[in-house]
Amino acid sequence: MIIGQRNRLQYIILGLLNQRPQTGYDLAKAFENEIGEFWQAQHSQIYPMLKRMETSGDITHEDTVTGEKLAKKQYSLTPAGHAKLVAWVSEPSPELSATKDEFILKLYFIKTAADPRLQPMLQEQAVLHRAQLAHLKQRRETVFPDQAAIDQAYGHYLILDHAIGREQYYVDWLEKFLR
Amino acid sequence: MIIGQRNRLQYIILGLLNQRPQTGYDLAKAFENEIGEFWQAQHSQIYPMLKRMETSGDITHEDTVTGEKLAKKQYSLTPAGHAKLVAWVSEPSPELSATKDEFILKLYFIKTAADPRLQPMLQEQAVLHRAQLAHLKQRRETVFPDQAAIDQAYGHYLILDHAIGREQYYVDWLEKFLR
DNA sequence: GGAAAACATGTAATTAATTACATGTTTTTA
DNA sequence: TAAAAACATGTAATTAATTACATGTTTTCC
Repeated sequence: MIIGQRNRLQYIILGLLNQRPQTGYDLAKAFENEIGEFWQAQHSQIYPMLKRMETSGDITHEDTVTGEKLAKKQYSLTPAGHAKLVAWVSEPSPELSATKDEFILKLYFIKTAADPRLQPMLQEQAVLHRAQLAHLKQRRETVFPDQAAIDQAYGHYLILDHAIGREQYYVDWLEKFLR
Repeated sequence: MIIGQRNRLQYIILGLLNQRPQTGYDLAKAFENEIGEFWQAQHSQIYPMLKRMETSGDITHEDTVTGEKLAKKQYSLTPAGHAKLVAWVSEPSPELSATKDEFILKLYFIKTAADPRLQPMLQEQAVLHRAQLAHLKQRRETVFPDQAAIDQAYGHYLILDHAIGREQYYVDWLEKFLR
């Protein structure tokens, strides 16, 4: 089983499983929550990837049961998988992040500051991004209530801090052009 | 020919062609330059899309020749295409932007502030993002030397301003954690 | 106790996107 | 004037990603 060098999803999964053994369902949740700001993947992409990664020897799973009969697969790293993760983290990351933002593209097609559509569009986005900012700040409060929590999951703290700052910038930028 | 509602590439192409008739090559350049910060598409995605859009009646093309025999296709909007563009811009944009950032993900897997890989990683990214910031600022200087230029392409100015602010935030954030 | 939400795992079909293949012209620059 | 870079257009193959299909269990809440 050959998994392409460029396939970044596998490395992210390796990183998640390195934190603790998890199920495909748990991983899907992580893509919705803590890392969803910087990478996205659906469960339909995750389950097949877990199979490929197990075949290629980077992870293994243990079958467990919740309650009477709900089957779960707890995946964890093999030594080979751990080595692959360490190598990936140490590699340079020369590619700048890629953003797809439909709203910003729409703005590109607004020709003048007097266009009557402009202010409502900015207003609508401000509502969305203020809500997202509030949500992220709330998460920081609950996940990192004290310094000990930060020290225990420093990387998680870093990216949440980055996401909050980025969202704050987005809101500030929108408000700069709102009147 | 049915083109899915969700296919955003077509709308972006419509917006670009609404500014002026352009070739597929010109569009590919736009995705590398002015709008590349917020959407990406290769020429191999653009040419087939232009065909589909022409078949569906949203654009047409005119064959022109440069020099002796270099054939070009200048695409432009039909009334139907223009209507589609206007409808798209007026629609709400309820989805927050999606970012994929491999570097930030790597940070997530750094467990402590003392990890020896952390500072070099931040340093490397700072080099990249400072360069990108300088590049964007340079572009603003050349593309928008005066207020008249801004007024003529306000949307373009808006998104370049947004890109610069975002990059500035990224650099500031990296420097906050650099020592 | 019943309904709804959350947990849990998969596959199938389709669409989106990248990388590679393929070819030729025109302009710029050394 | 030769080479390199930029202009110009496509297709093929592959990979990535989304949406839809499909099923069943456990927990929570009313």
